This record gives sequence, C-alpha cells and structure tokens, in this order.
Amino acid sequence: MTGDATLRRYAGYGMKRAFNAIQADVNAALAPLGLRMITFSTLAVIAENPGLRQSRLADILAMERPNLVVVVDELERAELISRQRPPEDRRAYALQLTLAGRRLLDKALAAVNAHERRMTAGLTEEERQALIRALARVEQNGRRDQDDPAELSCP
Amino acid sequence: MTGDATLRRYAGYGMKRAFNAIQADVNAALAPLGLRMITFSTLAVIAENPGLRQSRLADILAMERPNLVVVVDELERAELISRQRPPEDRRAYALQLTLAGRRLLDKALAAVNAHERRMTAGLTEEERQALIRALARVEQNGRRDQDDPAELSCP
DNA sequence: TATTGTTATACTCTATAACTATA
DNA sequence: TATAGTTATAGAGTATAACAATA
Repeated sequence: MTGDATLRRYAGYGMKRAFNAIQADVNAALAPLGLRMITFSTLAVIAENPGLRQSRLADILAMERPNLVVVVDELERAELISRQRPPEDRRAYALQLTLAGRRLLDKALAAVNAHERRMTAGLTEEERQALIRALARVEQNGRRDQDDPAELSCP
Repeated sequence: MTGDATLRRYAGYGMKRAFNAIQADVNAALAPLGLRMITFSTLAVIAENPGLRQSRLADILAMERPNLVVVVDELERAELISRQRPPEDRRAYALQLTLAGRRLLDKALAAVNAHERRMTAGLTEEERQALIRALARVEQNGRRDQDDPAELSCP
C-alpha cells in the first residue's frame, strides 16, 4: 500500500531514502558538539593526515575546492584546526588539528559510532560489512563511468 | 593512501559517496528525456497510483508538499500529467499520466534499468537484493528514531 | 476548525568561472 | 605557465510559516 513498489526495485531509490535518514540522524547526533556531517568528516580526515593541504583534502572528500574553504574557515574560527604556511610552498596551507579539535573529534567519533549502531540495527555485522562493500562498489562503478561516458554494457 | 580509512568504516560515509555517484549517473541517463531523478520518481508513482492526490504523493515520496508543487507544475507544463478536480473534493487534484507521459515513462524506465545494471555491476543479484534490503532497514531505523528521539541502544 | 494546494522564503549542498599570490 | 587558495555566484534540494479555497 505504500505506492512506490516500482521505485523500490532500484538501489538508488532506497539509497536516497536511507541517506536522508542517515543525514538527519548524524546531524542530530553531532549538533550538540557544534558539528555537522561535513565538519566531522573534515576533522576525521585531517586527523588521519596531519599536515594535509586543502586541495588534497578536497580530493579525498570528493568535493570542490571552493566549497571546502568555508568549512575550513569555520573549523579554524572554532579553533579546532590550524592553517600553517609550509616554508617550501607559501601558496599552500598545512592543516592540523588543535588539541581542542582532537578532543572534540574523539567525542564526535563516539557519537557517530552510536549513530552507526542505531542506523544499522537489525543487520548482522556481516550484513553491515556487506553493505559497506556494496556501496564502495557502486561508487567505483560511478567513477568508472565518469571516465568513459559511453555505455559499456557487458561484452 | 586514500586518507579516509576512518570514515570508510561507516555505512553513512559510503552511502553519501555512492549516492552522489548514483544521482550523477541517473540524471545523465534521464537528461536526454528531459527528466531528472525527482520528475522520474513522480511519474513512476503517479503511474502506479492513478488519481493520486498531491499530498498523498508527497507522503509517498517523503517530501514536503510545497516542494512537490513545482515538480507537478513542471510535469503538467510538459503535458506528461494532468490535474483534474474530483467532484467529491474540489480542494484536491487527481493526478494522472497523459499518453505522452506513459510513453516517456516507459523510455525512462528502460534508461533507469540500464543505469541500475551499470551501477550495481560486479554485484550478484543476491548481493543487489541484499543491498536494497539493508537500505530499507536503515531507512526504517531512521523513521523509528524520529518517533523516539531518545537513544534506545539495546536491552 | 481542518485539509488541499499554493506562495514566499531561507538554508544547505553543490558546481563553475575568475581572481591573487606564489611557484 | 601552472598550482593553491579564494571570491562570487548560481543551481539544486530541503524545510517552515502563512495564505486562499474548500471541507
């Protein structure tokens, strides 16, 4: 009686609906920390890659450089990260977490871990891993089609 | 070397990236037909529920009524659907596909089927079905948490 | 009083072109 | 000339409040 049986056959439709739920839940979980999905992700990637440059960070997060600027500005203003000019290339910035940033990220990771458990409740750990693997495959299929826009069905 | 190993452990991160790929691919597949994801979905739901009202359509597609208005306007202007006043409730509109709408939807379904095959290439049919099931579960977990905003870990 | 569709509005995310300062 | 970061801007998608017509 839901009325969308046609669309329910597609992974993309389910993904849109599931992602909307994920986004709402993770943003609610991060809001008490003053973070949202994109600022949390940015902190996590900088923590994993100290000294990272903004353009490389944008590559990793698959977002455009201009859109990252405002995020980095926001995190710097909140004193969660620092921008330092490396002497060998004075065009760039090396990004690092501050102590406050590291502490907040630890709290955020706990909140996001709880969020992940909540949203994947009812799946076994094997099913959760299979979901993550399937999503990575879909992403990869999209990346391949970007390089080769022609249809390459299967020979 | 990707630099996002921390985030890759979360289904939500993979879902954001996979959905971006899905959206780009499906919109590219539908553009030659003058459609995009939301107009395609709207056509598909109206086809499945002839005489549907806009507020019920918004419920099914999990979107706000005001945002649907512009979509229905666009489809009506393109003469793909018709709005008819039902005599028993002259506030509402009964939505139906036109013949052109039915024909275009058939073409769009073929394009979206090809898109789905492309994006889930490398998954077995069982894995694809498991992906769809897992996404529905995540969506449902989000819906439950909306009703009960408190954390309900596991007893 | 409540509901259907609508208007207006605002906020986020995303995408592109063009600028500056360095290399 | 090319690259790193930036500015400005425009387009989607999404959310809420308030209104007119009808129930």
